[in-house]
Amino acid sequence: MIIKIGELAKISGCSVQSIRHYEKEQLLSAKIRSDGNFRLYDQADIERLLFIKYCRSLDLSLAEIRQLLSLNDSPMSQCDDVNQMIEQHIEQVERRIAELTLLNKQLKALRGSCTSKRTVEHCGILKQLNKAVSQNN
Amino acid sequence: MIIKIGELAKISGCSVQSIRHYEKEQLLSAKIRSDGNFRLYDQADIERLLFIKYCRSLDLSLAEIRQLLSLNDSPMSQCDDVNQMIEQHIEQVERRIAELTLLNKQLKALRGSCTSKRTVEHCGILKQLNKAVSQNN
DNA sequence: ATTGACTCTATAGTTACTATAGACTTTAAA
DNA sequence: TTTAAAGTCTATAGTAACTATAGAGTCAAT
Repeated sequence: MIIKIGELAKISGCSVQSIRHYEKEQLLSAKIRSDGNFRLYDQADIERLLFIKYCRSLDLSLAEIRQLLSLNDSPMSQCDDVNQMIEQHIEQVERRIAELTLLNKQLKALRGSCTSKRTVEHCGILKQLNKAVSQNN
Repeated sequence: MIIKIGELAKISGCSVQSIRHYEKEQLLSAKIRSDGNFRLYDQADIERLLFIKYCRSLDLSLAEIRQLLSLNDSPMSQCDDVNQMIEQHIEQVERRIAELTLLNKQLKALRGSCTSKRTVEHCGILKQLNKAVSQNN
């Protein structure tokens, strides 16, 4: 079964532009083109794109996915590389979670500090922000 | 006390380019320039920049900060606007935390699935990824 | 007067796309 | 068979919040 880019977009749930973008980034290429220069894809391409999409849903960068795909393409390479990448990615995600959790606390502390219907002159949030600034200074 | 941009960068911990960027984005402007066209800042500018920096550390966007600053500058406006913005921001942060937490779980499940020293041919991580893809399909 | 440090503007690069313009191709109906 | 709509092509610009660079001008000290 051979399909064009619009069909592939529908099947995969990716946008047409994304697919062209992945091609530019060397993650996925239409090996053949139609007479009119339209990209043509087969089943293997569909699977490759779904793989890419799944990895993106894990927040892996295109560079990381490119690496995974090339490991996948050359079966003699070592697992260690894959492991190490995933490990680093986990650390990065955990750092980000910690940051956001702290952030959330601070924002919630702010939220309580301003009662409605007052003018900003006495706005608790702005007061708190300004206070935080002068303390950090 | 009047200082130039390099000094302001040192005091605030922002880069020189960031400060110029904030000016382009209308968050902070050097009201005066030297004869040689150098930006000159005073104490109020330092405080304004520290305010910006603190808000950035809360992950507020430059657009949101611009809004806060303009509320701060016009004391007759309503607190409600500030409250609403912070509220939305909290929601956004919480959504992101939830996403990342799920992500983290999935990554950790992956991590265990590949033992070292094997070739990628039998790499558990890649196997799992490919499996996930075919299931979602 | 000259050197080195600093500053200026303007531009390109980062990431993973989205959106647009203008031209060409394909498919379906009239 | 013509024509119109829908799809596709490339290339370019925009998004966010910067960072990095080039090339030119300014300032302070020697």
